[in-house]
Amino acid sequence: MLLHQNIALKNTRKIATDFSCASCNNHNCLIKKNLKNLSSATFANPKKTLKCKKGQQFIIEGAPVNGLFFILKGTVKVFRTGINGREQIVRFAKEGEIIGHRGFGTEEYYSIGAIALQDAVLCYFSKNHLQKALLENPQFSYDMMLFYANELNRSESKVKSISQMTVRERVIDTLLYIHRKFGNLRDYLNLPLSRKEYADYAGTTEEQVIRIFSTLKKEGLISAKGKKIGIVNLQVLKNEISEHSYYLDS
DNA sequence: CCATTAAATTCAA
DNA sequence: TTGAATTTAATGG
Repeated sequence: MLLHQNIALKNTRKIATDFSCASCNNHNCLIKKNLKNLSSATFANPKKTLKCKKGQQFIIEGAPVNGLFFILKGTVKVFRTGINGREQIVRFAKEGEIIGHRGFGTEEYYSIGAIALQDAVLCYFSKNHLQKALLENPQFSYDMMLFYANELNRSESKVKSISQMTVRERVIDTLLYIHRKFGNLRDYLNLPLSRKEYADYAGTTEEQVIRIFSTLKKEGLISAKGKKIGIVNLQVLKNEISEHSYYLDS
């Protein structure tokens, strides 16, 4: 297993030297999806790709915005730091998603930070360049708009969930969110997160998450082995928060 | 919230 | 591959 990962990593490092959009096979990416419509002149090669090691922060809160990131590979957490230094995780993002999009347009500085949860490869497009592409291509603009609409929707429902749900419900909600977004990898959620990260997303403390996890474990609803969390009884968990009727896909 | 212990990961030899 | 070092989880005050 570990060996397997190492080999896979080495291979990608060696092979994936060509990060051009043309050879990218990430069809979740809006750029890739619309590449055939984008004039090659515009999208010749203005993007930069950068590799980002696990735990590395590539967007710093308050830094000036010059462009947007697309995730080519890996997962990323996006957060905002509160007054007391508390981290509020806004969302988890995976391949094909856009990071830093709120800074697009009029904003001058990032209001969020982003760090890689695993080794990641990011594509960076300058603001000017994207603007040009958006103006030229309605389909691309439309897809971007859908993305913005979804994000807004999700963030609005998150406000509700944080203000109205109990801690236990928020933790369950977080688990379900991770589950539907990242799925399972052999009985465990396909995204290793620390309890603190669950807490930061659910708006609680690490201890609360740990305690709720262990009671859920006792109730036979989840299983936990270190960072690996497994959902045993999805239906019961869904039922517990179903009365809140926030069950959005994203 | 902090301190302690148990458990799990990482790292290097 | 192993074990020592470090990080993370879990529990109780």
